[in-house]
Amino acid sequence: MHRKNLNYRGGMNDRNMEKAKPRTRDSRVTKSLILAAAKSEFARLGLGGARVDVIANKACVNKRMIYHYFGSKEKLFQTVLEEAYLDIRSAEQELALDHLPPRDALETLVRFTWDYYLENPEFIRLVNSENLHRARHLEQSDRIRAASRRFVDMVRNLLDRGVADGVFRDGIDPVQLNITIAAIGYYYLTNRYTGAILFERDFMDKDALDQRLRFNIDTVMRLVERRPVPAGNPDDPA
Amino acid sequence: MHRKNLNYRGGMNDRNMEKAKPRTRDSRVTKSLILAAAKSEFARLGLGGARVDVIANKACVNKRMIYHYFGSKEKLFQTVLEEAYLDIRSAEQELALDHLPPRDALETLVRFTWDYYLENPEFIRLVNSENLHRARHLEQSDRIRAASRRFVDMVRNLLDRGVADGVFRDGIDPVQLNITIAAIGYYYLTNRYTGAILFERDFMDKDALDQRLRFNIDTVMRLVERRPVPAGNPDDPA
Amino acid sequence: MHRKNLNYRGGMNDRNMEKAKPRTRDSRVTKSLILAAAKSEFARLGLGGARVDVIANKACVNKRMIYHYFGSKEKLFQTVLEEAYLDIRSAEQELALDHLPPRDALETLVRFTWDYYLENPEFIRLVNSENLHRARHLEQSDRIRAASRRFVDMVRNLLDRGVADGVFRDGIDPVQLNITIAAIGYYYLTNRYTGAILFERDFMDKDALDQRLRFNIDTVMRLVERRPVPAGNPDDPA
Amino acid sequence: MHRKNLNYRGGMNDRNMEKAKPRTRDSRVTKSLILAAAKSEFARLGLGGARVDVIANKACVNKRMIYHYFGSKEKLFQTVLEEAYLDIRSAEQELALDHLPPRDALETLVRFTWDYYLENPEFIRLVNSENLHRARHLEQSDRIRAASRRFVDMVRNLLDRGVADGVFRDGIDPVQLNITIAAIGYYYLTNRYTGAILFERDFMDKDALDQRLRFNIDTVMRLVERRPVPAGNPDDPA
DNA sequence: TATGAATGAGTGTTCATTCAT
DNA sequence: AATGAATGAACACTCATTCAT
Repeated sequence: MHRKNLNYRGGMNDRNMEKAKPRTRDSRVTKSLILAAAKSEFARLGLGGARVDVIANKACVNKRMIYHYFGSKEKLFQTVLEEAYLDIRSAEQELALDHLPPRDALETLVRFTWDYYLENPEFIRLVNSENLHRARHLEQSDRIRAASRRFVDMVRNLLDRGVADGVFRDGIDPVQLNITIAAIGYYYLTNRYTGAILFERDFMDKDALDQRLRFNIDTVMRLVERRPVPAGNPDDPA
Repeated sequence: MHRKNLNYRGGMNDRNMEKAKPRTRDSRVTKSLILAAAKSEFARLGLGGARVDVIANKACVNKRMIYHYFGSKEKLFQTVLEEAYLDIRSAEQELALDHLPPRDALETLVRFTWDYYLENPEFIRLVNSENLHRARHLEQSDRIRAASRRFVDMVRNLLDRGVADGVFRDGIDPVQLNITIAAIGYYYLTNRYTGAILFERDFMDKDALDQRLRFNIDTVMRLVERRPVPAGNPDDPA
Repeated sequence: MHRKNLNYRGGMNDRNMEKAKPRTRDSRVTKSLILAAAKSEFARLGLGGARVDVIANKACVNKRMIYHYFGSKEKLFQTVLEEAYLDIRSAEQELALDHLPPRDALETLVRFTWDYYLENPEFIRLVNSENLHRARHLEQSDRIRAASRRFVDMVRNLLDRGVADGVFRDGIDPVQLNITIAAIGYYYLTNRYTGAILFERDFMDKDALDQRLRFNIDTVMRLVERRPVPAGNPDDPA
Repeated sequence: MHRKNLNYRGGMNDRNMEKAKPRTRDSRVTKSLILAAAKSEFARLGLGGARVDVIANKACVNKRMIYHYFGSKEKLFQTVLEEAYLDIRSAEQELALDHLPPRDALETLVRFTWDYYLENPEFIRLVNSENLHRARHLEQSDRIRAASRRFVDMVRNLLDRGVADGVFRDGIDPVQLNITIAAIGYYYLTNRYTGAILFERDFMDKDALDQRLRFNIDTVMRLVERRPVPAGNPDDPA
């Protein structure tokens, strides 16, 4: 009745102003309108915080449609999450890391991960929410599992090639590496709010972002590269 | 005034036995009971998801007491969060890193961070929640800022000593290092739910935990240590 | 003061048969049912004393509908109040005082005001409540201001005509007159409870009411009429 | 997460700083402190709106004392109200109207009533509240009844003397006159908030107040004075 | 006499979801 | 396919009042 955001409407509804009757009648459009609005709201406020009414309003559809197409708020969240994961996995595949030299491929992956998080802030917020809910929704999706398997294989292959080329050291677990690559970008971004207070700096400043990316690339390259063991190296049992 | 007797509850009624009323009448105890229950609930379900009634019940206090002592759910959350941060900062100080050789000190810090996260799972969940809320609550606390400054100084000092000893390379930003140390542990643990699905392994398995800690120590040590620059190193401008 | 009426169900209805759900599904009907119930409850108990639950029950609608249509208890009160004022202002216009001789018109107005207060006891109670709240709700309504202006004009015109006819004395402020006409009726009725105790008589007795109306008409006619100034008249400076 | 508490007092309960410990230990002082605070709060917010905590705080006494001395919020209200009525009745007696000529005495009474309302704004607000509650509290007080009887007698005597002196007309009911004298002042003041909006003027402006007092004196004097009946007088049956 | 701690029953308000068309 | 109306079960928060000392 009140408080609705006045300038929402945005997006692709250049049809009839005043919300009018000739609704889309195109179920595909309706569904994707809902998904876009839901992604934005779930990212902003989490599963519990997002409001079905607000999502319907932002999507310019009747609230009932959400239930028609998705069954429940929770199933809608699940769908949003699945799409978000499929998107990043698909983008990773497009990197075609197999066609790059190992070191370049690895740096490309670190850069891509960082850039993707930066450009798709909803993604990390959705993942955060999902982990607060102990991945209860992701569990259902087999498509995600398959896509992830392909992704791990890609990194494993990259590492193997690097070892064969003599530039990477042996024995690195591709899953641990993946986790670390994600962690050093993801944590910086999700925890930038508390970080700003704790470390008294602006995490989103252009220079700060550049500096962090360089630091992360450095961290990962040093982690994998094969090199003369210096005296007192922790790898050295002596 | 009358009608009371219909559902009389006074004195020593035989029900609600199980709620184990301590009826403390000691405000210090009451406050800390509330804080403990709140910490657990906020960690479990986040600020929005936690229920004031449940907190009161778990603390065995009347709900009204929460408002008496903390003013609102949100201020209660803020207090819980502040205490949680002060706890970890205080534990870090007790490590007395200044009395250890730099490399030992750094490894100790990585281990401690990991162990603390593992043993205080509420901490990372609280921090996660707070970041979902853009650190709106932490912002108020000056005690946190002061404690954090001391912490950063400690790490800076550690790095400086390492450089002086010739074991660490120069120019490492203690804040970036701190973030990375936190990230590689924190992310592994908070995202273990989605991780379990994506990577199809049990993140909390004893061996998995040990392996991750070793991996993290390795990552950090390689990141800071001074060593001969191998050919093709990205640091090398040539 | 609180918790008193547990099973209160509104007015003097004999419990209106288990809530008799009309399930109107007609928003206009629903809204006016809510307004009617709210008017009655706000009049009975004031803004603070009225209970949203009771209003919903009396209106046979779900409590949620009140928030759907009116936003908040306070906005509902505001709407009720606005409607009440518009009602009396509209009834006054229907008196068509301009078509009556001035003295008749004035007496008609006094009678009407009295009768309206008597027949619409909610009105004066609502106005009383609103004044307890310093007219914070009425302030918003421009429709009320416009209607009031028309009303004052009507009385001013009436006085002017009386002066022109030589029956009313000159210089009477129509606003002061209005206030007095309202006051002598309104005060008698709103303060009849304390009055009954102070003056030990039944203010609502048929004869008492008639007597008061006559007294009020007399007061107003004497106040306005032009007449030979008797010796020692206060108007007389001597 | 909504509805911020209005009387929140900041931090944890480190209040009662300035509230000092050397409590009075003088029951008379304590009681009158409570009464003064209660009068102010009940006048401001009504019986339902006033808060026992706030009253205790304003009185600088422990909340428990209110119950100790007055039994309940409602009985406290009753006491406040009774005192307020006794105060005005006692002030009226001090006017010694019996020693003034009838016309002067009447004008004095009108002036006094007006001034008293103006200088004791709590009085009219308390009376208003009590009438919202149908005088349920005043009912108990016999002292009020006695004082009122004396007051009515005073006015009756005044009228009788005026009739005897030939300056007042016969047959005026002292109670009706009292009600009117009160009404034209009281209504103006209690309804000044809605009045300000309806009539678009500042009711509390110095000039407006003076003008109203003159208007009221005029109204009352014209109402009572004996004078030649003009043609067409409504009293005239012809 | 005086007090801080504690409480039960409510208050306004919200929300995901279903009904009737 | 689409919609406006309607709902029940919470939820955060409040308040007059009593307990224990």
